[in-house]
Amino acid sequence: METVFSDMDTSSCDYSFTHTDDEDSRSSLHSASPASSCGKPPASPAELQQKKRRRGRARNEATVHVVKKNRRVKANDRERNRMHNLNDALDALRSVLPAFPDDTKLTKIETLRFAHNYIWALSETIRIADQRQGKSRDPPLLRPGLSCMGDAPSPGGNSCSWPSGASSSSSSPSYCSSDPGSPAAMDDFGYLQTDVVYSYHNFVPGIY
DNA sequence: TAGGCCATCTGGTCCT
DNA sequence: AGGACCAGATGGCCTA
Repeated sequence: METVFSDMDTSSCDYSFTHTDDEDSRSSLHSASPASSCGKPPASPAELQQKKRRRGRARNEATVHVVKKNRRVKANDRERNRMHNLNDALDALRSVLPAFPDDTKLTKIETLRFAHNYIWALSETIRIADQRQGKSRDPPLLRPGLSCMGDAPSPGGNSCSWPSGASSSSSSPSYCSSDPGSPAAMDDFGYLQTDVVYSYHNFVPGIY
C-alpha cells in the first residue's frame, strides 16, 4: 500500500520550510516586495546583528524540524514494519488453526480467541485421554514446557513441544509440526476434536 | 448509511 | 539517543 503522509507531514503541521533565511534573502518574491524596492534607509549595525540572530535561529529551527521529520518518517517506517510482522505472525497462527468450511478468514480478534480456545480444547482432550488411561496428571495448560500432544498417541508422528518457559514470551518458539487443519487425524479423540474445533465459540465461557 | 475491521500515523513511555 | 512497544485518532473499505 502506498504511504500517504498525514496532515502532520504536509499541510497543517509546522513543517513549513518556506520561510528560511535562505529564502528570505534569495527568493524572487522577497526581492519584489516593497521593502526591498522602496528605498528604505540601510539598517543600523545593531539591527543587522539582530536580523542575523533571527536568521540563525530560523536556520536552527528549520534544521530541528527536518531532523524531527526524518525521525518521524523513520519511526513510522519501523512501526509499519512492526505491524506487518505482527500480521505475519497472526497469519502463521491462522494457518495452524483448523480451517473452516466456508473458508472465511478469521479476523485478528477471532484468530486470537480461536487459538486460545483451541489450545484449551486440545489440553482438555489430553487430560481426558489421560484420565481414561488411568493416569492422573495436572492439566497440561498449567505446565510450562509441556508437549502439546502430551503422551497421547500422535498418529502422524507429530512432535510438537514448547520450549520451557513458553508461558512467557519466547524469542525462539518451536512450532508444532502437526497438521491441526486436519483434526480428524487424531482418530483416537476424533469426536472430541470435532467438538473442539467447530464449536470453539462455546468452549471457554466468557471469551465470546 | 451505520458499524466493523483494518492500515497507518502519531506522541508518549520504557528500555538498551 | 534511538528503537520497541503501546494506545488513541483517523480515514478507507466492505457488508448488512
